[in-house]
Amino acid sequence: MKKEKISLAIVDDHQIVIDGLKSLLRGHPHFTVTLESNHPEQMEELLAHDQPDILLTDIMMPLMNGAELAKTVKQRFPHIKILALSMSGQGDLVNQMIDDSDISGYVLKNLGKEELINALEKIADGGVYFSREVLDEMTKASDRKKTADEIHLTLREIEIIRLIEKEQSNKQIADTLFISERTVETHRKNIFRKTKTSGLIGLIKYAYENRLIEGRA
Amino acid sequence: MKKEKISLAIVDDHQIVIDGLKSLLRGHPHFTVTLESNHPEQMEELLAHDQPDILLTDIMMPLMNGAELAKTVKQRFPHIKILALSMSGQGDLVNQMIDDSDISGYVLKNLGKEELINALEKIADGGVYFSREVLDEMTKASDRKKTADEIHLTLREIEIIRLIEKEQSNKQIADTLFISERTVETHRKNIFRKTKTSGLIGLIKYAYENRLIEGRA
DNA sequence: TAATTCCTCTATATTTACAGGGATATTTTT
DNA sequence: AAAAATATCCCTGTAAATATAGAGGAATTA
Repeated sequence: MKKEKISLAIVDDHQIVIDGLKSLLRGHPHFTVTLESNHPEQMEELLAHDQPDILLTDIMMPLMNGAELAKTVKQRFPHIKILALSMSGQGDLVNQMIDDSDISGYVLKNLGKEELINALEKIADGGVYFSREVLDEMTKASDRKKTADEIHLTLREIEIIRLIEKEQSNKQIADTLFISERTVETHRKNIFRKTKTSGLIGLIKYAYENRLIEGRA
Repeated sequence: MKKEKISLAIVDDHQIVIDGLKSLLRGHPHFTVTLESNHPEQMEELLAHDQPDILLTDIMMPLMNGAELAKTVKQRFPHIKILALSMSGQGDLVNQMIDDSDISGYVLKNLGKEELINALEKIADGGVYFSREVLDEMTKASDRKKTADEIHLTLREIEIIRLIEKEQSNKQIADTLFISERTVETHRKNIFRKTKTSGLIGLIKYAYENRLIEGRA
């Protein structure tokens, strides 16, 4: 632990959360909040002038999400450690951020003072901190990914699933992709086989559940 | 405006938000936070001993949501004014809470200090406060409801939609409901006409969006 | 009672989806 | 270079869905 205070930057579109975090950290001898913003883009600019030790960033934000911010920040300022804050803690997103942005930690917003301090101290020391719930979600997500990998839907097949979801008929899909209707049928057949679904509805549900389609659940 | 301080109770499963709100109110001469809890059920108990002037409650909480809390609180302690706090501000939910619980206001969590103080002062004076975004959502929601009312899906039709969603064919549905396959086809036809959808996928999406089916979005 | 809605049923024709089989060229991986 | 994966195409069927154009009885409501 260094003698100097550890400087923090906070990004969250909800000012309340920033105030809450500052309130949790108020009076603590090790930490000081030097930068804060409600807008990820603005924080990027602020970081050009002054770099904190740790960046705390929300994940779900309008315009630019926390994952994107983390990625660009890590590229431009690799020495800044990143702690992600989220409401839900979706496992796949966490894994993605670890890969893309080398984040140092991920906590949920229902954390208490002790956990926050604990996480920040570990990260400041060069360690990592992922909250219990997030770790659980991560294992679940990697399980899902494993079975998803075994299924091997090709890009073309996913493309076709998306068109099916857009209510296109086989003929329309064929026209859209400039391929024969027979080919579309073959892809469809393979999709049903791989996903172990039969019928449009089952397929659509599968697609939503496995996040092949942007939007819903 | 009264001389005495206006007492507030805060319920939110995220401690950070509570701290943030307290931080926003810190040092303000009119308001004081007398109760706080991360659990709606616990707040109900606390209210039995000490009733604040205004209850600030989150909407999206595990176990018991804010709408339920508001309802029971309003029944047992009608003099407590309620200000709902939410991330998103779904219009239909707001309307429902106004009807069920006679809430005095509804604001989003991305509100600033001024708006919060403003809302609380209006409510303390017996007025109401709904933030701009929430009002917009409310009008949208009532529009949706109006068109939804004009659509008039019959119980039988909804029943059939649910069976369709369970991946039953017309024949299976006919067997399940002890009616002719032709009848099922007629219902289907009427359903497509009423919902202005064509094709299974559009129908399923419609059903999810209009909450005809338990579960998803 | 009259009007309306709801549920039921009929019939025909056309289109689309689904299942099974097989085939070929290209790229990627090993 | 051989093996595997991918994308493309074709054929033959059956099953199912969709469009079209009705009609009658029961229950509810005005």
